[in-house]
Amino acid sequence: MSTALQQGLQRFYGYERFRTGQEEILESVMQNRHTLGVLPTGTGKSVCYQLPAFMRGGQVIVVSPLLSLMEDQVKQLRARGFKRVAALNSFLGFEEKQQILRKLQHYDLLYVSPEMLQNEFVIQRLQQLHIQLFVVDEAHCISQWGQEFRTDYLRLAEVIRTLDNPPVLALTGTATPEVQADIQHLLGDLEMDEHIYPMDRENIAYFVREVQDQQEKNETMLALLKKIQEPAIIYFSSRTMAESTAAIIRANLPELACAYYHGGMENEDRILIQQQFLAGQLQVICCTSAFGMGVDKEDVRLIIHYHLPSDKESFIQEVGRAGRDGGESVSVVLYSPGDWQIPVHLIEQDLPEKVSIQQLLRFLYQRVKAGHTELPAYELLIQHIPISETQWRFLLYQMEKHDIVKGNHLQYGAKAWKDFLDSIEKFVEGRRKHKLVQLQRMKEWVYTGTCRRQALFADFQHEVSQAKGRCCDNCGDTLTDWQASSAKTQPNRTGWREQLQHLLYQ
DNA sequence: CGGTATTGTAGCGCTAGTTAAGCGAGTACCGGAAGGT
Repeated sequence: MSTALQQGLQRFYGYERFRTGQEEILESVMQNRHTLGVLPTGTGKSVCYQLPAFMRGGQVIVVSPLLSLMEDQVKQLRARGFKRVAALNSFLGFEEKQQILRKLQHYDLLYVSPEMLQNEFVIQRLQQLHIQLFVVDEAHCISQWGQEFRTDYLRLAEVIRTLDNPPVLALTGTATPEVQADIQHLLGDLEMDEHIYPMDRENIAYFVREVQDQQEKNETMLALLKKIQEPAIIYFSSRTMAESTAAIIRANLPELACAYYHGGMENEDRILIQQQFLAGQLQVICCTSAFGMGVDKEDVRLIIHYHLPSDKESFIQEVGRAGRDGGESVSVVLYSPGDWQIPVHLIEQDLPEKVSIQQLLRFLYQRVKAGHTELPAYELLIQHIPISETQWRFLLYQMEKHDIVKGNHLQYGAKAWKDFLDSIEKFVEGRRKHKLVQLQRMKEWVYTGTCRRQALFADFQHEVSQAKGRCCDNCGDTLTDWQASSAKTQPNRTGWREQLQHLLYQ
């Protein structure tokens, strides 16, 4: 088995050896076992499903969270000569989509969004294929986004059943044991072979700086940025703050190329900024959590958290974007006492309030009574009930789960609705508590007096590796002499030209 | 003190014409594509 895999690796990628974990995961996949792979970030994950797609008969379906990730993959593969690859998403026009769907069996590898898998026709067509492997890429999204934000992730379990239970491969770079369990559970309680590799990095040092106000925060940030010539990412929980701080950096440190990035920007601008950062033309990115997935840059040296994420998992993920080349890197958290209000607010905002749920049910009941069993559009709903689109989708998923909604229609039953109201209120309360506990854990980490590396990973891994170089402020390390060591590695000045050319002409 | 606060996909698209609506188009498994010489 392993020689065949190695030959495949040589033939399709030109590599002699597998990277950590790849071979183990591939062997499990080739034996058609459900597999969970948690692999340190880098280029290695896609080999785990691309190789089976090239080597065996039948289709490989890859569920991917972002259009840009799908497009990148397809572009790269096509550039390397693999034509039997496609992405099925809203970039395509109706005709293009139909064309792909018509000739589905001509593709070995098909990328789709979880939302697309809710399209009945797409499912019908997929059912006619022989699916050799169903892949969920960036599988932590199931846990991180599934419950509230993108509920179609929770519907994947049903999709897998509808597709006659093909072998499933869930892949991610970071997943704590809790997230790992979540993934398996939410994919339909699958029994999976687990291949988990440690996610702590010995080359990242952790620092937390308490400041009194925003001005001090900015000063601290600018002082840190002054020390570097190499790429840095600064995370914010607010779009406007990301933008305004980018302006402050440009004004104070004109020698640094700095830009901002968040989900409210035009797609074109987002792609441009990300590519400029990857190509080394931008040193500092002020961004929200929108910046990250698909940002595969090796030499990021500094991650600053201007605001804090609402859980340790997100924090680990964001910090993990530094030092992928193994070079010494630094995470700095800046916090001032009031900062906790933001994540609390964001948590509250995701979940609907009791009153809103009651109002919604009353409104829907009146519609049913008037003979309208079909679901109202969100645009109509928002005129009567004050809920966000995210909250509406969350409730919609829950109503379907409780058989209050079937197809696009409301099913009324006095008892069923009453029971639903009770259970949904409990569920929402449970989610809220759970998220606040996660936030509390993050908070404890900030205030901890023990080794930050231990405190961050101890719950997640049996053994936390020793730091290579600096460890953390609680272990007595400082950043005063940091400039010297980081300046040793000269930035690669010619690199970006080649990279850009590669981007343009691939 | 008061403001402030994330994350993404899909939707049918085009046209004509300026604010609605009609039209064209299209997916059935079973096996070697399709473009370059």
